[in-house]
Amino acid sequence: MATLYDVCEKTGLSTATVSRVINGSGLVKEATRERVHQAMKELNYRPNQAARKLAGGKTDTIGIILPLLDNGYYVKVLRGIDNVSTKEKLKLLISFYHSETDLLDYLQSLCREGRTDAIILMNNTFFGPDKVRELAGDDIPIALIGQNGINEGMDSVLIDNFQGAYRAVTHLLENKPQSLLLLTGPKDNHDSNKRLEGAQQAIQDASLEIDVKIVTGDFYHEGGRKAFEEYVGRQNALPEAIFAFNDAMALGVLDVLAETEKRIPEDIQLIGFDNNEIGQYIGLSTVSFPMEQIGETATRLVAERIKNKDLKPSSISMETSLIPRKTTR
Amino acid sequence: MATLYDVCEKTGLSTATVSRVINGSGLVKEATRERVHQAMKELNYRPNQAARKLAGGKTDTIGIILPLLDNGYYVKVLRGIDNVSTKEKLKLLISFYHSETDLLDYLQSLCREGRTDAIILMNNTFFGPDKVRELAGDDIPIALIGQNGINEGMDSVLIDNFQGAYRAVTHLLENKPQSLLLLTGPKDNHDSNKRLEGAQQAIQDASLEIDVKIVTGDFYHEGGRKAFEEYVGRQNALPEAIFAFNDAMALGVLDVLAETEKRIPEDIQLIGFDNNEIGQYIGLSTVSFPMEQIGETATRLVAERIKNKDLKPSSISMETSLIPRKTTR
DNA sequence: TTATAAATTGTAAGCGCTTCCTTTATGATC
DNA sequence: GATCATAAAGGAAGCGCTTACAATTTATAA
Repeated sequence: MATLYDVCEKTGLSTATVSRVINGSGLVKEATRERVHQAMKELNYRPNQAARKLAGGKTDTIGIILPLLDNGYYVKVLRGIDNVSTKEKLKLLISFYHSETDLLDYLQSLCREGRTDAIILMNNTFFGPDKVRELAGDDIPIALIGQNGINEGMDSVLIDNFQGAYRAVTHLLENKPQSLLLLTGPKDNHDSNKRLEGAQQAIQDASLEIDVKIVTGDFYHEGGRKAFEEYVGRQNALPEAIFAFNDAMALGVLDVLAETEKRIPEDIQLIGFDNNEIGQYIGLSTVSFPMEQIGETATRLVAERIKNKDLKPSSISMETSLIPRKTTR
Repeated sequence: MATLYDVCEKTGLSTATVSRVINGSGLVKEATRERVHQAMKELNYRPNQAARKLAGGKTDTIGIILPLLDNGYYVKVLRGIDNVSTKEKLKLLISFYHSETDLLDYLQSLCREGRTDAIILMNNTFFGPDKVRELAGDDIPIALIGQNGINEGMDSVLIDNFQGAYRAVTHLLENKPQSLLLLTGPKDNHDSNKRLEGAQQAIQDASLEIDVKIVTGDFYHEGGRKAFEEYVGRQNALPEAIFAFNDAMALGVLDVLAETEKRIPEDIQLIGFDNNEIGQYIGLSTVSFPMEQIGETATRLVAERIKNKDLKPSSISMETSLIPRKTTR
């Protein structure tokens, strides 16, 4: 494969000059620049990335670490990341983590092996900010998406779970239902807990006489169905309004409701969270957050930081929006 | 950040020896190996990837080039790729292409910049095998998934569209409908054409008196709906059996059928192709191909090839399976 | 013991670039 | 036409590794 030297030979120039035109450094005569470009094209030459990096250059690559793509959610974020990385001519080195061990390994390997110029870490629930910094070393900027987003010294993009849940519940309470069920995610889940806070605040602010029950789910369809089924079995009554903390569980609730003679939304209102594809299809009311924008923002953040290491890290919170559809009034 | 020299200094060994233990070359005394490992751990040392590559090593990275993740299909393939790349300790450099220009650029950049040890190229409909080889150069193995899979000299994983369509139609014809509609993909689409061949073969083999119509769709929900709607308008009659060449279009057909008093599957049978998430949810009969396995297979292929450049390229065809659900009898 | 093979470690070149520091070419000024 | 600033190009070191090849140590056998 052609190297810089081949280009030098072909043009009779030195490596310094050729390198300058590759990097667009400007201190080259126009005619020379063209001569070099011509030679590069003829040789089908592309600069070797490893050599560039080693000689003190950049990798033009950002590392993305995210959980396994088990729902459309991450795909959308990825699309956002792709949108801006394409513009910025950045390559994507993507690692999907399945466990804490994986995450640790990926973080170290992306950060300390000189593979990337920056990292976007998504939904890390395993390590605190200090640990992340320690693992990553200090040479490489990191942007966080979601979860552990609250921390100094790192860029982060957060989802406003509180506000989203607040809106969902407020919407549900507009018709003054007598009873409300909150179907949460796992107990130690950060998103879930924030949503719970938002929901509770909305209930309080509505100052209604209402019977609120909380049932713990697991963010999965099946789990949501079971949790709701059991709840209904125990209570022997259906709530008039249900806020499932994500759409997957809302779908589970719907399964149970389908075996009932209750009408939706006339008798029972249901809202989810996530705006997933199936919910969209069947007309589930939900709360959506701008996944694609989140990816874009995070990528923009690191792209800026690569260009200017001294920039102050910033924390950006993304607003959610209510999407009322057929399962609420 | 710690370098090899730091490890040398700490252990009093030469770079050669330390490098040997890093690469597990075996010709090092056990005690020495441990000493080195210890030092590496203490220094939190990781070998610089660029330097390794430059010195003649591997990148431990494979490049993945695939269309924008606009459906669950690619995500599953990606999961398969992840499954085996994780095992093989390979990193993933992923590029999503939006156009022919993108694809060309990604191919060149992944292949000629020394960023990866191998490439997996998915659903390339733009370049023929020769062009791909030319763009990639000869130093790097490429595996193809789908579409242009038929070519010598490159590993490829193909989907047996013919057989899948054959099965779908055969299933549809079991109840001897009087009329059958084939809702195809775009006219120049390889997958679609193969499916059409399979469908036609199945019709022929069934040797029934049947009225077969072909309508061209675009593989999208909306497009499928429209194409079907127009067809129905023209014909002023509904076919008794419909094979939509993918699930998205089948969903579109379903939309139209919903405004009709016909019962499914009693009056009209419908089958799709893809086994997508929504179809799964609503009980659409379909043909599924093992996406995850396809990704795994392709990755295994390139992983083997990296280890042994002389292996003969192989072309593997993956079978589809019929998934009868509620929209067929 | 001593020669000889095998195991272990070291030396140094070089992978393909970038960049600092010089050198040389080109103009501008008086 | 000589002087000096500026633009353009070249020389060479060095980034952090791997790997021939060479040197040394250790084990084995006669």
